[in-house]
Amino acid sequence: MLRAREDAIVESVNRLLAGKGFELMTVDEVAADVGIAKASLYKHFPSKELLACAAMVRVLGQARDAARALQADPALDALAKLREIARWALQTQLQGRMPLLPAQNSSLRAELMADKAYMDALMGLSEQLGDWIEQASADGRLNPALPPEVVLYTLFARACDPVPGVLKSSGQYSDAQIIEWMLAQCFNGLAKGD
Amino acid sequence: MLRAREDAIVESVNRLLAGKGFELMTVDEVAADVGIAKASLYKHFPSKELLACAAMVRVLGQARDAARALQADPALDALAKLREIARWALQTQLQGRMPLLPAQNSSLRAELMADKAYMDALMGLSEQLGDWIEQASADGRLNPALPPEVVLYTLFARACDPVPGVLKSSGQYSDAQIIEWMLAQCFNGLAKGD
DNA sequence: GTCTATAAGAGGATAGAC
DNA sequence: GTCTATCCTCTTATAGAC
Repeated sequence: MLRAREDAIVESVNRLLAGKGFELMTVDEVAADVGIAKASLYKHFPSKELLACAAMVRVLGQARDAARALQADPALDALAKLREIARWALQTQLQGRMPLLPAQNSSLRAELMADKAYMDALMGLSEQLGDWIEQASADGRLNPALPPEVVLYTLFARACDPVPGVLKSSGQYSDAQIIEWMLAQCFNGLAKGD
Repeated sequence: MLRAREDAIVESVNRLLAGKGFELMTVDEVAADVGIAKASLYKHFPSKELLACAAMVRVLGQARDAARALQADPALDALAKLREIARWALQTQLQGRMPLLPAQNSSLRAELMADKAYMDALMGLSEQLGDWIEQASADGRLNPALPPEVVLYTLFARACDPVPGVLKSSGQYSDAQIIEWMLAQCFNGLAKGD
């Protein structure tokens, strides 16, 4: 009932955010997409920012679930787990299910930072990735020129990389092919490693 | 006179676009920043979209100039030239001089595509980079898993990578340090090449 | 070409009935 | 909680005097 409706709202927000980003998404659109009046929407979520926040919390939770599944897999070493989480992000983005937030909107950033659910989800995921980065580093599998922070942010940034979308829009390549290229670039670089 | 004023306008647009992106930049702000009335601004540029377009043409011209200077340098092979143009993009972004366009705004994209000056600048730069990519590939210096198109788009995407900005905002690192990390990740990858 | 003033409309948010 | 109707601000763009 209430939970189901709010899930439907966040699902719509998620898709619209993935398609056009925060500024270009309007609350009217969300209401129309869900099939309820705008005023009803505001009974569930008191502002556009908190609507976006709910979508972010949702996707971070999904990422966390994906990470937990990988963590339980003994066949993968730490570097492979990092690669698989990057694959998950790219896949989610290519399927139009990755909400895009502007890196720049300060009012939105402030509200996100103030939201406990968001910060908890972000921190939880960061810690899991941080553990894997530490482990992969100890295994000698990471580029020694890069500090852990750079590795972490680079992985997060795969969620909003514009390159997969540009390649997909050409219509020439399958999602699987695009993802392999992106992973090859991200982990092995543009240059030939000899 | 007219030329100087329009240069000042585009310079302002460029900085504001770099700071907040197309949607969050308002024409009122631009007018205030230049120090003229909004109506005067519209005498020079008939729409907000064409204002952004002028900023893009300007930065593409600067990139082209940077590329020409590199082309004339016999000390650099093709891969080194690609690396230097990526460095230029990262540097420009970190200095707040890289206008950010939303990948998603279709009305803006349509106007850009329809603008001859924009398309010429984009094509000219792409051709120069394409030549270097071909050459670097012939030299056996590029990752053989990646088609030229992926290499080209990856280089263009350095201009809007969010990672440098996040690293800079921490206040812990110099621009030069950040750029070296970004180039190491982009060209050599996150993983250790053995 | 520059200004002041204003039109025209989009979009976030709310009032109040049911 | 859902609706219809409305408010109000912000923003793009233009009218018209100088």
